[in-house]
Amino acid sequence: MAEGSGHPGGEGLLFLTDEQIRKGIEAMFFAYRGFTADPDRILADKGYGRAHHRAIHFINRSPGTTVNNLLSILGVTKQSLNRVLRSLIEDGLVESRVGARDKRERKLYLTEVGSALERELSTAQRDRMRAAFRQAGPEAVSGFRTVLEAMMDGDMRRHYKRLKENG
Amino acid sequence: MAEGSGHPGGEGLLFLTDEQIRKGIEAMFFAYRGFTADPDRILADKGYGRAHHRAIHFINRSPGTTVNNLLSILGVTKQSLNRVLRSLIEDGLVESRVGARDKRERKLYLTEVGSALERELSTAQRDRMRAAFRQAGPEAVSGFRTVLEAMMDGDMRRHYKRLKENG
DNA sequence: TTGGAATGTCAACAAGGCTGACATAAAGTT
DNA sequence: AACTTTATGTCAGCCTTGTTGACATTCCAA
Repeated sequence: MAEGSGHPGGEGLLFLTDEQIRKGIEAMFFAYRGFTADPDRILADKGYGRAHHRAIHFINRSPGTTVNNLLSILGVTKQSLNRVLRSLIEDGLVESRVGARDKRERKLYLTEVGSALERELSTAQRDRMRAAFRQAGPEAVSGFRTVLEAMMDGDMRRHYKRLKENG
Repeated sequence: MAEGSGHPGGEGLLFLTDEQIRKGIEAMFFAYRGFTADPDRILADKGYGRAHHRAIHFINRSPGTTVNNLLSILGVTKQSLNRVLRSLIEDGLVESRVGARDKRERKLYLTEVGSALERELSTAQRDRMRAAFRQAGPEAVSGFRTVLEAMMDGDMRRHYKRLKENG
């Protein structure tokens, strides 16, 4: 008996049909748009993009982090990140200090101005997330995080868990 | 007593602390990368990008859909979508037929070749989603979808629900 | 001390968003 | 019939953000 995709065992596996999976895929697509919509609007006003938000978020999260570390979290090339960092540094939102131990490293910190933008962005994003969480309830939130974690690539899951613990 | 953000009532609202919300935000970020990783690899090999995937997905989902309808689902400009559609039509993955009732409309369909790519892409993406669902279990999946739906913008939620029902 | 590895910067290119202007055909309205 | 609106396509040009290649600096180990 070939158990073709879309034809679950018959017990309680209805959530694994192709149709259910497809709904999950589309939910992910539409929800991600909502997830980024508010910060995107704020950033556009100031001439920044989503990449700047990501950099600001993770620098705020781990002050003094190196470019290399940020690179592996963001999963982009160093050249791409560098462009973003350069503009943030020029505009006085991020400070780059030469590493004390290893002078090749640049330690990254948000300035007061950078912190202010970070708060503005994360407030907008958190408000939406909080509303969604409140509406969905604690059990749904737990399931939400469980599924997302299972969906991550190994590398990303490591970063996620490290941040989660150090939080 | 000001009840600052991050200081919930004290009962069962622990899931609404800033820290919990932040975890949700980071989970969303890392998971979306995993979500797109497999199709991205396949597309890159063939000289296409994520935009082509989105078009292919929704044309497959609603064969005969019009350009205008696709525009409102994808939330991009017609110039941007047109660039993508033009290459898909030139390459013989999508067919554009003049509307029968309203001859201004172009009805979009996947060709056999387009369908084959669609299956290749959705198989990869579904496999990952299915693995995540299986690992997380049915209750988590239900919570996952509940939270995502609450996170969507109104317009997107309408599209999502319409597709969900017509599925 | 010297050569390789690690770290970061600069330059140039491509994908895929965007706006604005304009063309065409069909449909709807007066 | 004349006019307006709608649906679509196209050209030109801009921006962000990804890419690769070349290069400078610094560290470390042979």
